[in-house]
Amino acid sequence: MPEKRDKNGLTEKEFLENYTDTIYEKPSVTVDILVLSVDESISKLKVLLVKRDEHPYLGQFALPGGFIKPDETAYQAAARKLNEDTGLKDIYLDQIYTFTKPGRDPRGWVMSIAYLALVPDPIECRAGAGWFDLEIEPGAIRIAGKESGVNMAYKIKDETFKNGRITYENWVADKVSGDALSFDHIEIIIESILKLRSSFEHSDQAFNMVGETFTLPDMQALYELVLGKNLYKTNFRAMVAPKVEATGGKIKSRTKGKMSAEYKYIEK
Amino acid sequence: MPEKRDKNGLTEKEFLENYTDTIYEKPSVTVDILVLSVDESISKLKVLLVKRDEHPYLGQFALPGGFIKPDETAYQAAARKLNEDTGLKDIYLDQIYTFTKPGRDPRGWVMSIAYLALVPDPIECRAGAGWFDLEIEPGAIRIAGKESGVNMAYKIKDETFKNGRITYENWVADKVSGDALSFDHIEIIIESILKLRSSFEHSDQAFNMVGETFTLPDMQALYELVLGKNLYKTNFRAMVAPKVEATGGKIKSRTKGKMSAEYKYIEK
DNA sequence: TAAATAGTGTCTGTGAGACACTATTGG
DNA sequence: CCAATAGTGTCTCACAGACACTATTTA
Repeated sequence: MPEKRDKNGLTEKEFLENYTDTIYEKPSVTVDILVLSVDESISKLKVLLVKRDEHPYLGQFALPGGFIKPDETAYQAAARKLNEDTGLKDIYLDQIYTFTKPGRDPRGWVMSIAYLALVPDPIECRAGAGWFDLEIEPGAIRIAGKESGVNMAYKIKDETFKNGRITYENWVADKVSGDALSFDHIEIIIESILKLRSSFEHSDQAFNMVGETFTLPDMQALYELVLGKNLYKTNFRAMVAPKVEATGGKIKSRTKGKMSAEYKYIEK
Repeated sequence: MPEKRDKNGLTEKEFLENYTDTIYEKPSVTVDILVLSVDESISKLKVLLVKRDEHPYLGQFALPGGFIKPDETAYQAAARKLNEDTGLKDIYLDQIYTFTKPGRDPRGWVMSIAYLALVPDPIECRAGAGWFDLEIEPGAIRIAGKESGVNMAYKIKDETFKNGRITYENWVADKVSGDALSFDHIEIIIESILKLRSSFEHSDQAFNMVGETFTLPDMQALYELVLGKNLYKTNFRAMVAPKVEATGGKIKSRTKGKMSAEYKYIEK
């Protein structure tokens, strides 16, 4: 097979040797990670935020994240950042969406690939990072930190977008408080929560948010917290039955004060 | 409120005026679009490919795509590219996944945001672009073009990835033919097909692949083609019933030679 | 001992899966 | 006229929704 030559008479090897990618303007690309956990009594979702020590949004809170390096995938960048901020490894990480709107970052043209991470406990993390209460209810999202005294509230409204013959439902957030998240990070949270809710019941993601063993009342509390609705005990137990196995022991639930059967996740 | 100053004593305005984003190396970012349609008799999926007239992969086929411009979103870039290649507007477009593996593009550090587009007919498109048969069966994907004589075949195997306590199932493609797609575009096709199949039944995406009116036998053929399995007539009709409305007319199905009731999509 | 929680039994409706059947029509 | 296709009826089964009930236990 004769070597192919392009309109300038170059072979592929010659082309690549002379290739320069500076003709097109290039964006910066970051990863941002929504790290979710639950509090001790499984009554509130927790989200990991970092306080920005640089402009822009100096002093405001933001999702952990950072620039991707040329020798790593976005996934690896997210895992690295998560490890740097929390010390956690081998965590459930899911690519959610890539945000590209011009103007979303005042520094210039910056895209962000958003990841969702689920971790078992709000463990101690590096200075400057902290866990915040995340409350999601119909029509509103609130993010509050006890120590920092920060209180962020967003009104959520459903908006409908038409595209050809397809109708999209989207949530749009409006700030209704003094404090606010940096950049478009509230949008990342909304997108991630919507995606999490739609897949949570039919996946095993929940088990990443508890320890090795757990009780069914605790597990149910977790599902109810993430899904934002109450479940019937019988139906819930029927649903998780094929995924779990009794260890034979009895432990105290995190939620309530009574002993109940200890279960563990069945790895498939 | 006194203006916040960072550790260099700069206000946000001063910081941004002096900000330069050239400290970090930046990737190029493209969009690639998997444009799917069906043939006249709804017996084969069709995919739009363009013949590359530049290195790398000169002369090979690739998904349509291109670099994102600084003043547009990735969605707008995908819609623009699709319009340039096919003339179509207001088309269903869905962000699938962002591919970031180092080395996926021999020109250097190039990420790609993949979009899926569903269009009603394999309409005439610009020179250099053409519609190919796309056959997906358990264990294999084949892409073939009559005029071009191109025949691409990939063996698909299931691979299992473990991540924490979560197990991922993924398809991995191995080329088993002389011809091949450019870059990692076979991976984009696989990801998109998987996502399409998982959402197709419970969304209204199918209606983007037919005209204003259609018959139920045709619609069922389309569902069977995309999902890759046969459906029971009764169950299928019960499922689409709330989404469609009889016009009262009778037209010929595209699939078979008998008249049947004409339906249209109910816009909600 | 009483209120609260763990755990089970079971009735219902819905929707998918699976066939069987009748009606219609194009060749 | 008959083979193929359009269209309908209905049985089953799995599963989620919804309560009711018993057993146990901690405060």
